[in-house]
Amino acid sequence: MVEVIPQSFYSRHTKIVAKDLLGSFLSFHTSQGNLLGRIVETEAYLSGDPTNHAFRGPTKRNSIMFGPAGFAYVYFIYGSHFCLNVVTGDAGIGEAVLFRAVEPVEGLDTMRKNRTTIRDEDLTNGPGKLTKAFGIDQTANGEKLFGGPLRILSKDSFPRFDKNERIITASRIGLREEEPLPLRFYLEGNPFLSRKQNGS
DNA sequence: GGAACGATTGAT
DNA sequence: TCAATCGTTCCT
Repeated sequence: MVEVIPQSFYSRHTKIVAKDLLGSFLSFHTSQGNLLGRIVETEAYLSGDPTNHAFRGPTKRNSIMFGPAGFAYVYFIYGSHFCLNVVTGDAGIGEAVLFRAVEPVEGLDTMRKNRTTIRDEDLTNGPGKLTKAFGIDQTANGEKLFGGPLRILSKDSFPRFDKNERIITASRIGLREEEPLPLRFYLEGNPFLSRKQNGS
């Protein structure tokens, strides 16, 4: 049965949340219809990590990250793209999970309309691509993900998907870090991952 | 006020 | 492999 993941889910260790989110569903009720995608790739951003937007303390952009868990942190990057995160852990520490890829499930017509790509495999296989396909922008920043137009549904919500897929751990993408950390997680072999994968 | 840069993407 | 593109952050 369809159930929304409760806020308490997100106020656990960020790495655990990032893994547990794999296989759950991103749902967005819009004027364009209902959009649904299965989460297949995430990354964790922890406190003390220089690549974390929250590393240098609260700013206008990252302030949502220092609030309670379960809310959306959306930022604009490279002058072109929006990236969607969910705030995790205890309030005040500034941790989050980035949604890097989803598998399109419902509302593909709308997603195709929102994106200019030929292959369905390319609709939502990147953090900027999935927000574009779903029509998620800055207005979602600070919105709760545990009961609103934008929400996360449990793995049990759509039983036709395999719930026993192997989770691969790998280094994160697009960062300049001296020592790459194993903080990216994805479902092994899924066709909708963001790029060629190298984890184990 | 100015400059450097980025949790990306799409084209070459 | 590389340019596009602009808001955020940090320095002066």
